[in-house]
Amino acid sequence: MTIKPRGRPKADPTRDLRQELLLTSRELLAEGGPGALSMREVARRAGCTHQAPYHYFKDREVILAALVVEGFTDLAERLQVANRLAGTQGIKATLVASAHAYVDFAISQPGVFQIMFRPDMCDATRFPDVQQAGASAHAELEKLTQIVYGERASPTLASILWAQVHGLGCLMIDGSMAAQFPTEQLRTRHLQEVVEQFASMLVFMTPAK
Amino acid sequence: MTIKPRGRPKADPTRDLRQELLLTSRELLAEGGPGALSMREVARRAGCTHQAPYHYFKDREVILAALVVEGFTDLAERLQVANRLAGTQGIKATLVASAHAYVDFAISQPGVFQIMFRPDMCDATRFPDVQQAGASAHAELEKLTQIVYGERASPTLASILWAQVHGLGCLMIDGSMAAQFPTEQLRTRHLQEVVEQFASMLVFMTPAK
DNA sequence: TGTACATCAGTGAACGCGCGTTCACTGATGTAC
DNA sequence: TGTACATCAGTGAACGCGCGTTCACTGATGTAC
Repeated sequence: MTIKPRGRPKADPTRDLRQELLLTSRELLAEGGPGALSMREVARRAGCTHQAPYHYFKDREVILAALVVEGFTDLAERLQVANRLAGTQGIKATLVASAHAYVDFAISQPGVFQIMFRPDMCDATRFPDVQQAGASAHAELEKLTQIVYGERASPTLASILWAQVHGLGCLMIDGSMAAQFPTEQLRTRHLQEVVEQFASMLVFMTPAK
Repeated sequence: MTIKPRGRPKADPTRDLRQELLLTSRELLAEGGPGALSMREVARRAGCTHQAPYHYFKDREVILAALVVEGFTDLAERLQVANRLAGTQGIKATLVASAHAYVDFAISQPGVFQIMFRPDMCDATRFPDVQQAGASAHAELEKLTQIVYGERASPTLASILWAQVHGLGCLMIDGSMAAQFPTEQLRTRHLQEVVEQFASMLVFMTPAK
């Protein structure tokens, strides 16, 4: 039996302000990096007192941790969906899909992507679920390595895959590609060619199923 | 003919304090990212008044720009040295050397490496030499692509190379590798295997000279 | 050789601002009896 | 049906701090004449 608390129960977890705060936090991170994410600016944009965020998040680091957990979970899901193609689509198509899943995630949430891989941003001992979410995303990369290389899979090959998609994600969102490819359309096209070519190279070296 | 200024001439450009300030700035960047680099903290560590840095750098952004220019110049030099091996050492050895040059630079100056690829950190119109230094580093990467692929070189293949070494650099310095490879020795060994394997893959697909 | 003076390489005090966080409070809402 | 009360979802004022930057100053050093 569960004992009901006496007072008012917690509101619907699809709470407005909490979600709004996380949303504006993502925006701030994307616009100016971790330094631009302050409790007061988040509150300002969300249209509430600078005290209100403390109702949902004990302190600034909790917001960052929440975003990172959401980020890794989102990334892991995207990779999982892509990896599932292996059942029907063949190795190369799966690899292409997974690579795009990784890079598209980076592009869709550039600010969060950048802090996800900076462990100094949120204390690992304080937020165990951050590490857990990170591990589940990493597991999908290892699954992809298995798909591509089968029993020849190794940590070395996994790192090659990871470095490639991670590097692409970084270069796409940090503006490094903007010099060569000024418009978003050109960048997207270039990205597709790079992913396609990379996948071809790997599959070329892998014995057919 | 040059007109000598009347007063005291500028001191030896191998000035102590200026170099000291840049050095501690690199440390601060490495320790806590761009947010940790403040004029006052730099001064504090360098053992001078918080006003002294203004004597050498007009404002905070000038320090960042100076570090980025130095960084790109250093990176370009390392890549150039590696690329020169092409004359005597063969394609694969050159590729391995260049990849290590890139990643080693990231490891040696992690803080600077991170801001080099964040153009929002220093205004491009204000610091033209930042773009120029960046371009010279990028040119070495294109030279490497030429070395590896010859006339089959393309922007797509250049981006594959770049993304790989950039991704490796990021993952090595942001702590992502620390989970799988807890000690620096293990990480270095892993890095060597990854670079070696990646170079083998690329050269395998390239006709011998 | 002397001296006026321009410049160098800083020092030291002070400004206004945005920040994270603490504290005390408040009206609304729901539950227990 | 009434009412006491616990909790929710905030508000509003205030704190102390570190920051970037401006301003006014200072002793040392070198050059011009």
